[in-house]
Amino acid sequence: MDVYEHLKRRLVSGDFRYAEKLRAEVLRTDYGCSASTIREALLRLSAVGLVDFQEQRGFRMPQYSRRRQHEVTEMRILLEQEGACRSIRNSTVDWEARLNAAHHKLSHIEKRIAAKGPVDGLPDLWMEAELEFHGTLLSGCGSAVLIDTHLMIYHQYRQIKVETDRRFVHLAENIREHQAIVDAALSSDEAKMRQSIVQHFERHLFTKEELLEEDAAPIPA
Amino acid sequence: MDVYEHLKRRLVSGDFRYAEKLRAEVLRTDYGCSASTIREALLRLSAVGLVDFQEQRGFRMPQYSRRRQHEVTEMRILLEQEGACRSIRNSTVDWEARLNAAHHKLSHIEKRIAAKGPVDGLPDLWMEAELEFHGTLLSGCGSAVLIDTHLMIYHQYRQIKVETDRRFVHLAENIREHQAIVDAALSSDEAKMRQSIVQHFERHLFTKEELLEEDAAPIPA
DNA sequence: TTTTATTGCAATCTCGAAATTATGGCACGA
DNA sequence: TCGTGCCATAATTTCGAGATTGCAATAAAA
Repeated sequence: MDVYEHLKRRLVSGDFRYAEKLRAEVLRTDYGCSASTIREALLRLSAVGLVDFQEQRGFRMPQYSRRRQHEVTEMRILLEQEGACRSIRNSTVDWEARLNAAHHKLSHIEKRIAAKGPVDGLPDLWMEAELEFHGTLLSGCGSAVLIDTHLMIYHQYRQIKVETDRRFVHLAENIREHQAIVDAALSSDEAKMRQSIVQHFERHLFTKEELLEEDAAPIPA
Repeated sequence: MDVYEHLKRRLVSGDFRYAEKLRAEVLRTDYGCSASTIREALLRLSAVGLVDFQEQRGFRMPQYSRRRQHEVTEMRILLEQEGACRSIRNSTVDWEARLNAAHHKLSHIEKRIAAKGPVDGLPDLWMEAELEFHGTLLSGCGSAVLIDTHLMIYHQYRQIKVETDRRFVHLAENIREHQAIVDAALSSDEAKMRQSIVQHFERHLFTKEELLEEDAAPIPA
């Protein structure tokens, strides 16, 4: 079993609470291996921002903060706008087809959740389909560096937003917004694409006042 | 001694040749520690893109490629444009002062190199001052995530361009371009800032033909 | 009561050896 | 000559113990 990949999955799936301590000696019981192997995976995860690491003080799930959510969301907007617009510029029929397919799968799952609620393995399927959709959006941009950087930020975003996303509070809006992104892609309209991406994310940004409020007194969720 | 920081420094300073194998058992002799400690540092460095890591095949200095240089340069343009323009929007007198100071230090070193050549510890001083200048440019942007992401890409860029940068082939242009960036900052001109940043980097981009040429037959330097 | 020291325990980090896996040379057969 | 399989060697990865450091509870002092 690949400890690194599995721990990464758990870190972005809400298996750990914010700021929870991650002890290698404890986690080793979940996997049949030594603490050093866990430590190795945690070190790598800390380098990509999914784990907080302090020398001589061990590993932690990152603390939640409005500011961080705001900044990571801004970064997603920047990277996805850039990647999607480049994909449009290189537009191939293959890319349009794959984006359509990814969107079809995603909206199918979202509609089932809208009907039945987040039962069965639907949340996990949704997470996978959502990543595939946004990944496909950038897949035609022609830059592996942009794709890798986006993937890193995407996982950080997912980690911050697990709790709310898993409750699917904005499901209806999400469906509309994903549709708008696909429309922009199929009509090769860069301005509309930029706008659709902002609209998809702006609800997760905070106002200056909300951020300052947090600086005065830390906010739990 | 901090193995991680020191190895990072060596990786972006041309101490290793492109694609050179990095054996923990060998490197341990440079530092007075065990191979595991080296391995730990290399794993973390691989997570931020400064070391190539393949399971069961060890660590390597990354291979040089035109495409990668092109993509990392594009990413620096994107991130520095965004960061610098945000700094302008938040513009404080403190930021302008610090940018001026960083530029003064940098241009002083560049002029000494122009006169005497890359002697003494001048290249190391230049590397430090160049990072400080570009770091200061983004320091007023208000986003730690943007700053961290830029820093990661900056080091990747440095690693790719060490060999040519250490020969200071474009010194005169660099001095002019840095000045243009400072001018744009002091006049709070976002359009001019975006333009100055592109001009600072475009020489390190490749044409489509040059990139396709490489795909056909790998290019050494 | 508040602050500062001390001490024992638990967590973290380092290490070298053992186990696992890749690599290159050589023999063999096509 | 070229390809294939096997073996010896070298490299990588895992492991648990020992050394180091942080943490919290208690005691001492102000």
